[in-house]
Amino acid sequence: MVKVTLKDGSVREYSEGTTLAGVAASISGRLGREALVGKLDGKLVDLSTPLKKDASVEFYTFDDEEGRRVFRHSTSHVLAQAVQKLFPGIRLAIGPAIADGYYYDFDSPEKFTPEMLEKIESGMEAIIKADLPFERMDMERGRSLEFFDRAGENYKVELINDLPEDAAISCYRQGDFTDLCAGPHVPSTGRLKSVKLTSLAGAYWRGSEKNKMLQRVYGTSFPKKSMLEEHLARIEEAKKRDHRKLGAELDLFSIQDEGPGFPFFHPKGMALRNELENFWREEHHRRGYQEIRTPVILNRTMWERSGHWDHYKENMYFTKIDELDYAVKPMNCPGGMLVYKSRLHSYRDLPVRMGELGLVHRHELSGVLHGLMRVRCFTQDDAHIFMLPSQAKDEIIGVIDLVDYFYSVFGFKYRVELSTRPEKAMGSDEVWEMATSTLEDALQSKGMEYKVNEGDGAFYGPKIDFHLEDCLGRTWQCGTIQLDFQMPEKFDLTYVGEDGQKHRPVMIHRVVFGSIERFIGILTEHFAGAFPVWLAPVQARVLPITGRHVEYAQKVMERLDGEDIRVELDDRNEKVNYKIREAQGQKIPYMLVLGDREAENGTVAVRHRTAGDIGSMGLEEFVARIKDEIKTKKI
RNA sequence: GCUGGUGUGGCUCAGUGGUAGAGCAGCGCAUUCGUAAUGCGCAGGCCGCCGGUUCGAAUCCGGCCACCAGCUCCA
Repeated sequence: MVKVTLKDGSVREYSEGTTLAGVAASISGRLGREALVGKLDGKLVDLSTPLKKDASVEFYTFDDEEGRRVFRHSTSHVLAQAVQKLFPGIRLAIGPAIADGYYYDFDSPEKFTPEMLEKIESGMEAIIKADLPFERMDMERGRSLEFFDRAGENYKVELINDLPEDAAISCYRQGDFTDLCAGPHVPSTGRLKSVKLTSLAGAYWRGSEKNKMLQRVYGTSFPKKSMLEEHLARIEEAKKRDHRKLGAELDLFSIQDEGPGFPFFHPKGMALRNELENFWREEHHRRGYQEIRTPVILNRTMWERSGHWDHYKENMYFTKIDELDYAVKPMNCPGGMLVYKSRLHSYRDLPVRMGELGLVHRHELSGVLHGLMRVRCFTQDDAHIFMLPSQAKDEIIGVIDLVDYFYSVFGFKYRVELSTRPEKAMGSDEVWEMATSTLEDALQSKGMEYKVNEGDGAFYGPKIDFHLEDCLGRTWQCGTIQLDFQMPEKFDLTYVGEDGQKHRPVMIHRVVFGSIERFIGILTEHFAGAFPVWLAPVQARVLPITGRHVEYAQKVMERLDGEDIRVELDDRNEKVNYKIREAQGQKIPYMLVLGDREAENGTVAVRHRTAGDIGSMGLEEFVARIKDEIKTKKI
């Protein structure tokens, strides 16, 4: 007999050789049916694994992240099996589970089409119906190489060759299909129930554009059909929040064929944008920042000096003025350097915090453009902090606090990443080491959780990035803090120290919104276009019931306008229902319905876009209410 | 940039070789109405662009452009 310790701490005895599936079934009938995979002494394993000694055991179902991943990964094997059956000779690359599903990459001379996906899906359903068990086979390295080589699976051979010498190699077989795989898997294909192939895309082998492009099939799967349907409905719902769609519907901005990646801001988009910038200026002023503005075009010499000419050329736009080379700025920092350099600085002045809402242009590949999220010109809410090396940590913490405060005002959750030295970088390893550990130190003293992205830093320094989510859960980098020892060197920046000698300051580059454009995209999707009152392009719309109420409506509008409330009057010859419907569609926070009663008493009947009719109140009472919401930036 | 898909009035979409359609929006007229669509009428389209095939092209072929999804890359 062996002793098994379960998740709740209880201990049960089983005869040696009992499988985990048996253990699950003995705990409860439901767990026996729903368990997908087990954890034996901390390691995820198949349910078919037998008990050999005393152990701790846990089980995972589709309700757990681990269970879902195994479930989707197993589905990807079924996808590969269906594809190989339909198109013999296609070679397999990799097929992992991803956030909401899985994919499999194939190398095939034949191009997949959407019609083929349907056939593949039917093939998968047949395999699921056959309820084939997933069988694990541990293989000796040489044998596995021989096996996949004989099958012509050159990608699998490459994968095996790249595994460390002592790595255990395993394959999984279901029916007549065998794939290289570490596992674990669900017990049999019948568990997979409801599958759907969602899209088709190209993907480079091992993610490098130097390699061959393979065909990637994306899909998802669920243990119940109703769950799949819910999932698809959720995606449809999320698409309604897409900032590109809402941007057009709410008339915030447009991107036209005449300028791919160069957005046009319309009056309503500008109202929102100006609020963000006002907020930004107020907060930065409060925190000791000064504001500057630097030119969009500067000459070649300067870009050579900054390192951009060498390290950033592919992303820059160029022009000639009087036969000389100039570049359009892709970053604001060099301009900031020149401003710092324009006069002497004493150590007493440091830190100097210099902000700039700077318009930068970057050449992005056509395929990556995405509404306001990824554009070719955008405004960074930039700032450069010049300081003594000893001030670095506190300044970084100050920026972390600033970012956290800003995002909390909008109700955003964010993720933090730390990016380290890239391949193409300026400066010595020691300096990079020091900069990176300073950033890490600051993060740790704030007790922040973060992920490390090796090699993702800027060419002049490591960075802390803040990521926000869009409507489909894709994340976008917004805020960033970069510590830079290179630029001050390149530009020979100095300050006069206590000793009367010149010393080298260090600097921070940082943005909070990141790009105002991207931030507006994220905001739009986050609020589904129903912006908080302080940001709403139109804060109230006045709706006279009939023509005879227009005069009073005008008076109400003027009163609100006098308080700098963004207000519109809908004096069209339409029924109130129609006007309300339209104002709701525009997601205007407050609608003021005005008829005989209101005109007579000097009141307004207030309708809120989510709460609905909230009754009549005096005009002044309404003014006080909306002004308070604006002032407190109520979400 | 790469792979696949899409491109028809302001918007959403029909239209598979033979005279370009609908709904919504817009405009006009009537209606003067109390919390999510009043009725009638009128306008509006080099069918993304260029070229080819054909007696004839929105429709078939080629090239280009833009957009969508993904890859690579980044705020």
